[in-house]
Amino acid sequence: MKKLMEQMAQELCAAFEKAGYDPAYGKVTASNRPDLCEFQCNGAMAGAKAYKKAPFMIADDVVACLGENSMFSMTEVVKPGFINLKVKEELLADYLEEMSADEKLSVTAAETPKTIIIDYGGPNVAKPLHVGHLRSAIIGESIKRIGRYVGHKMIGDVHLGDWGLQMGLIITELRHRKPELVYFDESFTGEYPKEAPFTISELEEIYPCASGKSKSDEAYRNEALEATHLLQQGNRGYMALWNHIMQVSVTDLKRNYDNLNVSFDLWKKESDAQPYIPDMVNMMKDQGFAYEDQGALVVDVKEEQDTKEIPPCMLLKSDGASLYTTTDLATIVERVKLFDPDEILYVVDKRQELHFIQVFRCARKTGLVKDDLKFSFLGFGTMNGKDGKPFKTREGGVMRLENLIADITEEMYRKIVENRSVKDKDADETAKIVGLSAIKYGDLSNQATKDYVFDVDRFTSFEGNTGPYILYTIVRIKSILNRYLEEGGNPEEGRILSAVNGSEKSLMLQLTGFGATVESAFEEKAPHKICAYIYEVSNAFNSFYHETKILSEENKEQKESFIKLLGLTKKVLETSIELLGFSAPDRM
RNA sequence: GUCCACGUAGCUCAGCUGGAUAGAGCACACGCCUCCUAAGCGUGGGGUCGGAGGUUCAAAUCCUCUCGUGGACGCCA
Repeated sequence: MKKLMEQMAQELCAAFEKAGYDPAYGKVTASNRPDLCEFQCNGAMAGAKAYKKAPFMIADDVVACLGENSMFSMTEVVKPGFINLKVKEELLADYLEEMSADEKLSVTAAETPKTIIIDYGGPNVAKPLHVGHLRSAIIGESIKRIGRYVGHKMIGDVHLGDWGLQMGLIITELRHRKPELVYFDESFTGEYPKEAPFTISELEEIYPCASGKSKSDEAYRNEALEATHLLQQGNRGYMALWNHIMQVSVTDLKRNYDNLNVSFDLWKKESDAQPYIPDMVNMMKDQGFAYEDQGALVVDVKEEQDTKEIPPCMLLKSDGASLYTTTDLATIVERVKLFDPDEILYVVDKRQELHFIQVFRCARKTGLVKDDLKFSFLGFGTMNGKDGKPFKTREGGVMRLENLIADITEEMYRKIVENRSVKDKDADETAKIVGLSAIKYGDLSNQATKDYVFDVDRFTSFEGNTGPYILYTIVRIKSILNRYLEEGGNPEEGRILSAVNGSEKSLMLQLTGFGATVESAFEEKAPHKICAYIYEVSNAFNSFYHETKILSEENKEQKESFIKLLGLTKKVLETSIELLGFSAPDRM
């Protein structure tokens, strides 16, 4: 369906043209002066220079050409050259009626659906998820959902880190602790045990231990580097160990991501790219892209217009082992082969930007991808504590994601129990749902690219621009709708009528913005726009709620109209939080 | 050192493809439950948009310089 703002723009464009001006000036936006108008067009001012005419004269011409039968109940030219507009009441009501019936709530599906691979999550196996993994998961999941909603084929890939030095470190540490394991016996040719020689908690303890040792002990580090290389070469025993690590670790990761309401279509990993590496490297050598420099194999990626030195892209270390860059490039080869994507989007820490510039340039230069494949990099900022420094536990260590979620859920549970008479068995489940909304909304309501302060007290405080506030609004609506059902009403009956008061009018106007908000949130990869939008919708709804008696309304048609408007508001809010990656309870 | 990002109310953040009086929340002060969830609503105080120039009819928004903060800069990922 055509959005209200587009319909209005269409009329304005026609009027501009009729008056002898470029129709491109007919763009209509929501008003920034709600006291004066509902919508506005600033095209007359933009065109003043081109036509060497005072803006208000152009505006006057345009308004004159709008004619009597326009969509507007008011058209007014103000001061320098604003065209202020108000929509006809019935038109607004009819539009919302149409929107209620529209499955996509006025969002226009992309004309040419694209296949977009979105690389997010990015945990390393054998390491517990910590707060550093939170943003990638939350933001990536949201963008994936938004993309799907606007009609694209979004393929989410967790892209596990399973092929770097951390694996060598774990293997080395295991070797030191249990040298008797068959995996370290070079002469062993039989079947390796099915059972892993460690549990997830042991695994989680081994890595930091090994990592610590490698920093102070050079011999140990060299051993780990060697183990990494051997693994990459396919050493039998090490591969068997790697299999165990993967199994134990992935099970645990899935459980954690489930708790976050985050899911992936693909559980690919760096090692999956391994088979593509030799051919890729050979191709780059044969075609003269790759050359040896200081013992390493590199590809130059600097360009003339660079304002800074872009170091070459390193394919192989001097010891022959592959790197992050290598697997990322080979992963691109694999993705092109398996999915032929139009776009690959990386949702990773912004500090990795240079790395991705190198990878993207290298992939293009060496012809790994077709020219029209788009590489996108969404680099997110750091999650800081209240002190403005990277988020830590009270003891100063890295906060595990599980613990963070548990802390928030616990705090939420406490508040729910003290606030309201929700039955105990519900309170537990509700605390989880509301807690997740607090975490996700707290993150997503900030611009992804900026650092942000994760303030537990603020996020769990339920007041203001928070997830719980949005959920509370939805719960209120659900509660009214339930009562309406109980008294025998049918929420599908009736039509949305013109607004009866100012707050209903502003709610109606707010609702018309849903489609444009979602579309621009996708275009700009900016979930925070959806947060800002639903916060405004919630405010508008709560004002309306206070001013208007809904269930005690005596006029049947008017009551049905209110109920339908509530239904639409609920749909808009629920769809929005679904796009953000969380949901609302029935009560709270 | 070079390059990049950011700097908006006491605090946390929107607004930035230039447009009317720079918006929210928290905190602070006050008012509103015989009525659909008061986890709510309403009212109020609080800003030289880091600073200085420039472009423009119009700059928080674009350009230059400057100060401050954070980050990246070949064998980690």
